This record gives sequence, structure tokens and C-alpha cells, in this order.
Amino acid sequence: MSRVLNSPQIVSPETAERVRKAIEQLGYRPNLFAQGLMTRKSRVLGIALPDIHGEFYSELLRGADAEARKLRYHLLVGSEARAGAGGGGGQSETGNGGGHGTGGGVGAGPGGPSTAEEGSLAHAFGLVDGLAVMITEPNERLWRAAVSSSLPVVVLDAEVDHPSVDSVMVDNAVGTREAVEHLLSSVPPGQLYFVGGPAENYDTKRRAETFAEVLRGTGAVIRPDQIVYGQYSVEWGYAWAAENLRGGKLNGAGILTGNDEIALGILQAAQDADVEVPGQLKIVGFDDTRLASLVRPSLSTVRVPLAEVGAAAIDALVRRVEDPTRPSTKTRLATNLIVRESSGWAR
Amino acid sequence: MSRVLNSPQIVSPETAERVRKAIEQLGYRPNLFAQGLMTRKSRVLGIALPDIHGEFYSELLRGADAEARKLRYHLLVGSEARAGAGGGGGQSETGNGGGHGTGGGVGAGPGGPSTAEEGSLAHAFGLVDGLAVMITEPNERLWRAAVSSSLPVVVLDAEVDHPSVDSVMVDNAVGTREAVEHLLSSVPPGQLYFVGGPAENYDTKRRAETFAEVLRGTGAVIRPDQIVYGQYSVEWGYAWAAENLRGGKLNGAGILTGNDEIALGILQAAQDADVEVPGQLKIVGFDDTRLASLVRPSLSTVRVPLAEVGAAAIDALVRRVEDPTRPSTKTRLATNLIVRESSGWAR
DNA sequence: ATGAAAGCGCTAACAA
DNA sequence: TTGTTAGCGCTTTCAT
Repeated sequence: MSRVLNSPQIVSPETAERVRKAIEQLGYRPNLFAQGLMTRKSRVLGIALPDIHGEFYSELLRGADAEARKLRYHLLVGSEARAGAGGGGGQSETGNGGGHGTGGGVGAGPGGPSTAEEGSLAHAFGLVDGLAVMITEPNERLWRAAVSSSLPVVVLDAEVDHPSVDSVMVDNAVGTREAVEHLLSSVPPGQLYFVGGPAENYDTKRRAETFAEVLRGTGAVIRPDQIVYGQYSVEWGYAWAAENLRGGKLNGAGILTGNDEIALGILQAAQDADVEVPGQLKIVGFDDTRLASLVRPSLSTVRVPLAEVGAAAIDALVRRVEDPTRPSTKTRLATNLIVRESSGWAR
Repeated sequence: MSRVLNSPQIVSPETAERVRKAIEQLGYRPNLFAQGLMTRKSRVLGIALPDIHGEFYSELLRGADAEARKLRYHLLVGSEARAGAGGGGGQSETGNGGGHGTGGGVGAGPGGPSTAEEGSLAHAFGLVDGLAVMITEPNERLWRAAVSSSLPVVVLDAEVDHPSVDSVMVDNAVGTREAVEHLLSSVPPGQLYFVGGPAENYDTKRRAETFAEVLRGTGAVIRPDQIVYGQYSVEWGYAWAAENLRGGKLNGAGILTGNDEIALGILQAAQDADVEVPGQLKIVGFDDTRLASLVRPSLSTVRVPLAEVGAAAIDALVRRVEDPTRPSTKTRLATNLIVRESSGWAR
């Protein structure tokens, strides 16, 4: 009987024992499909990321997975990478063009349109109890699919204002501010640069804004070349630096980048051009991926609690799954500057 | 009607159209639980890794995910990390002790014993069509769970000899041989070292064996200190090198490591001790993770086609799911040496 | 406290 | 070609 497993307290001890023994004997396993058919629950959560690869998403996923396991849920992953036409920006390391990415990843909710090639989690929609979806840049389709879904949804990264959708974001401002002020302590405002990822990327955008804000706070006027956009890739960082290192333009400069990869590219270009870091050029990355602490000189960077972001998303999602009436929450996790060799210490 | 969706060819065009319109109108979505209850299929595959974190597993997972999507399946991930008592060795980057890891990760098949804290995928067993499980070191429980499962199973990394279990492995021998011979071209046999990961780890073991074999092929007698085991971590590599760099013992030596992380640790120790790489010390890593090409000097390494391994696993699994009678296959993917700066070129 | 039966939404087999 | 029905294995309700 299912009573033994689900409500052990209302069944007599001896019956329970008898049943339990039979279960053991027969190697009985409840059929999860039948169970799901009745209860409408699977204890499986979907997580849709722009990409699955690299330190960034790997760490996020790890945090999400750990939290899910703690709450006794499972994770069904779905990366949008290579899904639709032109992948999204995200923090992809491959640095493949900056297409505005209409790429799917989540099917439309009931009532919405649905094509055969809807995208990653469309098919699995019906199997999961909820969905965590990361939206790193404007993506109308993904967005509408997310908010109009009948499933509990938590959105990562994008600004959300929907009564039934939870969101988890990173507070870029604090860390960015710390980083810029840190750089300003040894570099004049006119020598400070922000080398970002894709201009559409929400995080890059916010970081650039705070960068500009802090700089303007010093009374400085910002030149257009001080804030530039590209890709979240080593190659972009290297290319930008190689270009701008010429003529000693960057001598004595300070650079904040959109992520650690870009910073590493710049670091390598500097090394190849025999420019001393941090002596002649100071660099601060973003995210604090493992890379940052492993390269030499080690990379100063703004730490983003990636694992916590993943965990918070799962946490919010599970809460909502288990209590759908609960008001939506916005979680915002702090960032903070970590000073290492590339921006400060003498070696 | 379900006939329209499942066997469109046996239904008249106008009926099909009528039904399709109704489906659209009502926003109808087939219930996957009911569907699964009948068909016993979910198009979801479980993948159990020792850990989910770091370049190594990230890349493997990415390959698996890409292949799954191509075959129109979904991936349910389950890392064993922190599952049972003492995590397994695997290629975890955290370098937490080398416990022999009885850690669960997969529940026992029907008939087997099952405790409440069975591990990661136990609960989801009933939802997936098949299971890819990576076994990186002897683990009786995981092993028995895998082979005795009623589900289609493909084992990664471990040697398997079971008629119904497919396996995907890496052919460590070729790459290792290439690496050792490459090092032998500039370093005498007595100056060659293999600094491995955990001694129990299958890959490390095989690599050590081939290392020894090639060395013996030169007629040399191998000292015990030439082959050592530790963790798959930067810290272990650094510690070993820091220890052995003293007294110039490693001057003119060549080192092959169990993975890139260890190699990086050694590289850093060498740099901190002002030992020139590759001038005074040559280093070859293993895996060819992104790390290897990003550090300076760039790391020579034996490339392991991680993404292909993941893809091959999913491929084999899907084949078996869709044809359970098919004989089991063993896939073995080649490795090959990639020479970069740390073992060869002058900078 | 326990047995019996309805029904979740689908597919497959059987009628028409 | 199409309509009808049994039944997948569970949970839940209703009788007992």
C-alpha cells in the first residue's frame, strides 16, 4: 500500500512492517510516472543556461546542484548553446560573434505559439516542477516564455518585475565601485578603462554604468574610448590590449574588465609587449573564477558568488514550488573586490 | 487524438488539420507523466559524475549535453560530490583528501538494498531512460549499482566487462607514450618523473604504467621517487615541486603529470623558485583543459577529448535505449601530445 | 485502521 | 480511416 510510504503514522505498526517486508522482498519501486501523473510533482527542476561551459557556468551549476540535492531535488540541465540561430552572449568563452541571439531554450507556455524546434527545455517542460532560467541579455522570446509559463520560474541575471516570477541577481554596483576606487588610488581618471563583454549583456552594462558613475564622481569627463565593449573572451581582451598598447597609450593605465577572461587576455598582451603588470599597467578582472587566482601575476578581480547565485535560484524555486501562493522575491547577492597582484602588490 | 501526433501518416489530412487546430486553440500539451506511464520512456538520460565542477567535468558535460540535444534527449545531472561519506577522487579540483570514496551516486537496481540516503540519482532512477555513470576509481557500490541496474547503463572511465553495459574510455597509452618519448628526447630517463593524481584513480594508474613501461624500454631502472601519487590539484603539484626543487634535484628534469592542474602547480613552484621552464625544467600536463593554453609559459599537455568522451557516452546510451538487444560496445578515444612552451620551445 | 474503487491523461488494441 | 475502450501504477476518497 502507498499508505505505508506516504503516511506511515496512520497505519498500524505490524501492518507497516508486513508491507515493508514485502516491498523489500519484491524489490518494489514506486513508478515515478504514475506518481507524477497523480501528484503533478517530479522533484525535478529545470535549469536553462546560455551555455554550460567554462568556469563561470560550471560554478553556477555546481552551486545549484548542491542546493538541489540538499533539498532533495534533481536538476535537468538545458543550455541554449547552439540551440536556435545565433547563440546568446552570456559568458560564453568561445567568443563567437555577438549576435543578438533569439536562440530558444524554453518553450512557450500553454497558449503561446510553439514550433517543433522550440528549444532546449520545451519538451521537458512537463516533467519539471519548476524552471530556473538565466537571461543575460535582451531576449524577447525567452523572456515571454519564462514569465508566461504556468510553471514556477526564477530568472537569473535579468531584471524582473512580475508578481509570480522570482529573480536572483548580482549586485554589480558595490564590487565595481570598490574596484574603480581601488584603481583610482593609483591611476588618474583619464587613464582608467572599462573593457567589457557584449554591450547588450546586462552585467556588462551595469558594470559599465557604475564605472562611468564613479569616474564622473571625480569630476572627470569620460572619453568614448574609455568604455568599450566586445566579447567575454581572452581573445577580445588580447586584441583590444594589443591594439591599445601600441604607442605606450596604456602606460600607467588601469583597466577594469567585464570578466576574468578578458582580463587574462589583456594580461597576456601586456606580457607579450613587455609591459609590466602591475608596474606599468594595473588590471582588475570580474567574477573571480579559478583562473584569476591561478595565473601569474595573480589577477585582482571582483568576486561574484557564482555558486551562491545558483544555490539561491534553486532555493527560491523550491520555495515557490512548495508554496505557489508565496509572493515573489528578488535576491541580490553582493560582489566585492579581491586585490591580488595584477593591480597592487609589487611582485 | 494522439494519432495525429504519433502516427501522422495514418490519419487523413483534413482530420489532422482539424485536430492540430484544436491543439493550438486549447494550448494542449501532452502530459509527459501519462505518456511515460504508458511508453516507459521519458527521453531523459541521467548522467552521474564524481563532481560537476572545473574544466574537466564541465567540458565532459558540455559534450554530453550537445550530443543529447542533437538526439533530442535531456540530461539529468547528478554529481556524487558530497553525496556519501568522503567524496571520490575523480578529477576534483578541490584537492580534498584522497578518501577511497564509497560515496553513492546511483541507487541499487530493483532487488538490491536501498537506504534512504541512497545517493544522487536513486530517486530519479525511475524517470530516466538510461544512465551514464563515470567511475574513476574502485567503488564497489557504484559499480554494482551500475551493472545490476535494469536500466541501460554506460560506464565512463572504468574498465567494464559486462554483456549489457557499454563503456567509454580514454586510451591513455598513446598520449602518455608520446609525452614520455617527447621528454626523453631532451631529458635522460633517470631525470624523468611522473607526478600523478590519486593512486587509486584508473587514469592515473594507467598513465603511470605506460610511463614506467616506456622508461623501462630505454633500459633504465626506475627509482621509486620517479613515480608519485597525490591529488588532482594545483596544491599537490606545488607542494611536490616545492619539496623536490630544493637542492637542485629537479634541475634538467622532465615531468609528466596526472592532469593539468598538477602541472600548473609545479609550474608555479618552479617560477617561485626561479627555475626556468622549459630551460631548466620541462613539464607536460594531461587533459588539455583550457588552463593549459592560457597560462604562461603555455603548458604542453596530452589532449584528452573530453567533450567527445561525453558525446560518445550519450551516443552509446541512446543506441542501447533505442535497441536494448544490441551487443554492448567499448569505445576508446585516442589521446595525443600537444607540445607547447613548457616542454619545448625556447621562449 | 484497512479494503475497495475511481480516475489522473495517455497509448494501444480492438471495433466499426 | 476513425471512434471506443482497457489499462499503465499510482493517490485519494469513500466504505467498511
